[in-house]
Amino acid sequence: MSPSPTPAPEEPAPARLRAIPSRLLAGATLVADRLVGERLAAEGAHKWHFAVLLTLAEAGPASQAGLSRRTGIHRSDMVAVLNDLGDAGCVRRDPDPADRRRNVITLTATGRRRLERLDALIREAQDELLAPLDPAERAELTRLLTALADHHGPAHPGQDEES
Amino acid sequence: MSPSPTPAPEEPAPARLRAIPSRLLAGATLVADRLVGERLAAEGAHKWHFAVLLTLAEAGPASQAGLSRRTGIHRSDMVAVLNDLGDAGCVRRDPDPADRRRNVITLTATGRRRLERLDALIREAQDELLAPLDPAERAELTRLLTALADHHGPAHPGQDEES
DNA sequence: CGTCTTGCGTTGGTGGGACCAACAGTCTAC
DNA sequence: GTAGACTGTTGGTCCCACCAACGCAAGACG
Repeated sequence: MSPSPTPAPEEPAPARLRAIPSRLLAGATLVADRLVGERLAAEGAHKWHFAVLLTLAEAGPASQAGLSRRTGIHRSDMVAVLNDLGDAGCVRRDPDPADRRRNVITLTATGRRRLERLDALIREAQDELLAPLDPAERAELTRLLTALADHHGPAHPGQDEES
Repeated sequence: MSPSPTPAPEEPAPARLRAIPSRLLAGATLVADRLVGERLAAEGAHKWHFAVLLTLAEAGPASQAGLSRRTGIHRSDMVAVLNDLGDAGCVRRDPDPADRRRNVITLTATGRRRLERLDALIREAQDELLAPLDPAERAELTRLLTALADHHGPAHPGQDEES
């Protein structure tokens, strides 16, 4: 038997374990979140800040609850995010004259610039994440994941859903 | 304009947000972990229990550190898992006569039966997770995710790595 | 032999993320 | 006008991955 040149004992995960989709997903998500998180943290930002800024840019001004539904960020967590963005001047938070319960969140010019910066970082992170995949494979992966997302509705749990 | 039969205002996430791979991954992982977690919890089990049992079945007896490396479960978390499995009689934990630092973990007949049961649940969960995908798509998704896993080594962070 | 480094199992703790419960204020529909 | 639903906010829970440090044992090397 050819003596393996690698002196490494190498304790790999069993094949059957490595082939489980939910495990693969978890692993990939861990890497992805790290990649994204590190880059955004270097800029003093968070996943959520980016999501909110992008949503405002794409869908226009909205209430906090509206933003919460569109981004998937929980109502209660949204507060801190908007505090940060407000303090940084990326966003204005005005009481809605038409409905005094709500705040109207509006993207400022500063916010738009910040979004551009963060967007570059996000794209950079995606690129590193998907490095081993060619463009066609990246598109296919995105397609398959989108199919999963569409099938299992935006939120299965008891999250505030209509009747 | 055809009055949409759905009276819903429907506040969807912006397209650009929905197309970000790291976000899609996170969403899918959330669903997957829920699906798996619920099923295993109904049996009083955990993700980790399954991973350890399967690893023992595939790779034979091992030390706790060995199991930790193969499963990706942290050394410190492994303790509780093995306590559970030991208490349930799924596993024996004997001091290694050849190296008194280690424990040799061995799968029992009970453990093997439990593994079969949990394996069925896991497969069930994967099936529900991948419901919207046909067999070819499932294989492709697994392949792409495996490519990601292989590229970004088993563990990027400062986890116990050789020099 | 002694020292020094490395690995092992174990304990307790940290930080982040998703989520829930409850509340006061406000709107909407009956 | 009263009941029910929605909004923003606070404070807390639970789970997960991870770290720090310890006591002990083994291997390497003078």
